[in-house]
Amino acid sequence: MSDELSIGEVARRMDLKPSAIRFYESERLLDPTARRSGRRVYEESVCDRLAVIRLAQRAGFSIAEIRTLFRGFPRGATAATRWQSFVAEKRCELTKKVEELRGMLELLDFLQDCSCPDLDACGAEARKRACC
Amino acid sequence: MSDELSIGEVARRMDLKPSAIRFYESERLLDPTARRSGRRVYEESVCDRLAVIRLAQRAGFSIAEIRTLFRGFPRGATAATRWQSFVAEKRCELTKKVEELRGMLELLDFLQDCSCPDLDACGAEARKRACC
DNA sequence: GTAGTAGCTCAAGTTAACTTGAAGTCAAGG
DNA sequence: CCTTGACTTCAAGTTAACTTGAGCTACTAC
Repeated sequence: MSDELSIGEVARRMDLKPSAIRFYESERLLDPTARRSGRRVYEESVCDRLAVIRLAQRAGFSIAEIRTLFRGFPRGATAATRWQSFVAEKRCELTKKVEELRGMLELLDFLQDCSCPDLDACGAEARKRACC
Repeated sequence: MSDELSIGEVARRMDLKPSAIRFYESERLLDPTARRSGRRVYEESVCDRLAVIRLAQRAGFSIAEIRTLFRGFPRGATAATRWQSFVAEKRCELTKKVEELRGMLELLDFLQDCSCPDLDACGAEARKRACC
């Protein structure tokens, strides 16, 4: 009943390849991993971390940004402030992105309702919807 | 008052580089362009097309998918059906993506409210929010 | 006529986020 | 003892979406 997981087991659980996990470690998204006779051994908690990484990626964060998310900014007088403004900025980006997706969804709804074979067949009307 | 635009002018208006426009043409997202003494001349309408391309890209469509969007599937008995199911599938993907973005937004809201220096400082609570 | 600016093509380079391959290690099972 | 399978490192390859560079053309201005 040891709660130690091999890299393969973690990969299986999270539906990742081991190489991706090693890559995240090399990018310092994961803390340096404990080893047993050379092999990485993980605690279950690494799965939570990997889940956050996945979520952040799907939300459009780059590896570098996720590193910031986890490791924060260098400590210093204004560290908290910079952290806050990073989050605020990302929040803003995400909000904008959600709106863009809504726009595209509307366009797709339109396309699905009319039964044109393609976008050009719909002509100016679809474009108008897409552009505003 | 000619409504003919050079590639540079289109690029300037749409905030793109000329190379991107040539690339889209080579990928058949734009119809083969009229030439005058070797140079591409565009009508204003190309800007609409480029706007749709940008929107679709931001919504996560690949170049290949956008080509499908514009050019449709090969004509044939089931063309309309395949088109419909392509749009339906993409619609579904987009809806899912919007939900993911919402999840990340919630996480960021949480992070912004608590004033931790980083995600790990927030610990299990933030992760819990991120993972469900 | 010549300098400058913008365009042309085609091949090669760029970046992110991984993946793949080669060459080697380690513990367990037969 | 020897094979098997999962692991290790490190370098190089992959894909998408462009960009950049080289070498050339064509109009405009002086």
